[in-house]
Amino acid sequence: MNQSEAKRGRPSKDKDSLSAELIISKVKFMMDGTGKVPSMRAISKELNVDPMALYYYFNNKSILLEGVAKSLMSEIYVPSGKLDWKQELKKLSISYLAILKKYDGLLETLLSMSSNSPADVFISRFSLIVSPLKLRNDQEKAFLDLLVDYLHGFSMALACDSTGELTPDCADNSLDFLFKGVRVRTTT
Amino acid sequence: MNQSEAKRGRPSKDKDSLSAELIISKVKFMMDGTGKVPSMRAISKELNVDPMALYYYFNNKSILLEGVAKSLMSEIYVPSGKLDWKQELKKLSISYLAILKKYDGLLETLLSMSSNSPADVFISRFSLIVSPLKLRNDQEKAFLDLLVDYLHGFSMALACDSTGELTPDCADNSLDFLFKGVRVRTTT
DNA sequence: TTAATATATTCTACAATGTAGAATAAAGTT
DNA sequence: AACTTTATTCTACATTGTAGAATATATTAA
Repeated sequence: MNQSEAKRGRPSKDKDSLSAELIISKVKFMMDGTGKVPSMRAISKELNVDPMALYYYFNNKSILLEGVAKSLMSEIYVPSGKLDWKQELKKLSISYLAILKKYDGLLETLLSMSSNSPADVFISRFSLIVSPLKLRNDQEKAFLDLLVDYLHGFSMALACDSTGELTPDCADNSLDFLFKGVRVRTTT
Repeated sequence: MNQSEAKRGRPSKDKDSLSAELIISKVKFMMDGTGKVPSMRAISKELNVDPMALYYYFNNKSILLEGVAKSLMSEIYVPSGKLDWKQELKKLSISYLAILKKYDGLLETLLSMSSNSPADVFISRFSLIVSPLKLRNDQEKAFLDLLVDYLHGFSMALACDSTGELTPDCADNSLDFLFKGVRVRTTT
């Protein structure tokens, strides 16, 4: 709350009071367009609440941001199982890129998370899609790392690009190039 | 300078006085180990100078950091021309990664630079190495983007990794996987 | 030589950031 | 009714980048 116009102490019961979910959804709303993470003060202002109120729900800012990141997992493409692996992988990658573009301020948060991150969801869906290829374990791992790190790198490039020339579909060619090179182990 | 123990105004002529180069090399020295960018105050303290003195040489911090980034170009591998393209590209990539690891706080600076960045040097050396492959233009571009963005993504993962499990040579497998997939156009 | 100007520095100060710590008031429990 | 827990606001601090003004030396012009 602002200049001494707000009551201190626990507020009287209210249906739509503050909550972790409300905070997270407000942050996502505020990131829309810019993709940048707002300051704690800016968030609290949008919620008509004192900055420190946020700390009741999240111990610190990076935990709040991890909460936001976790909430994005549902936006990742779920393989249909009906398309061939290249198409599925393309769809998976594009959906992941779309998230990274929309919330690029979360990239570091994402990479720093030890588990339950969108990256983990991506990884498990990748494995699902790619399993029919019967790649050797180390080959699948190499493929996965290459793809994931490429996507992170690309979205960083997107975020840093001030010219506006770079768009998400610039990734298309590189993805095709990558997929084309994958040697499918023909079943013996 | 610190608590009012320093003379104001232009200092009397001195051989080893402040300069853009001195500032840049001090920043590089300070980044050694952590890879993190120091604050302007921290830099100025190391140089026994007032923070604002730095602004005489660089209009703002990000221009200073661009200066640091530019100075790193010389550390990028120069193709010998004696190895095959895979080995050359591997060496080029590894040297680039080593820089990114050592100075990971500069990643954003690097990606935001419009020209004369180490990334540009990387690109031109890539072209040199890869030209014998006679790839189609769009294919070479796709390859390059894939590689560069992968390297940026990987070094971001390195920087964010708190477990310490991730090391630069984890990139080896992915690079091999990538190179193996490249279809060389056999000369007609 | 002296006056004017350019150069290189320090000092003070401000706005923005994350957040620790204490005060406070309503809700829930005994 | 007293005590405890919960959810909030307020105050305050350290850190950041850097604008603006004061100042002292170096260089150039008169």
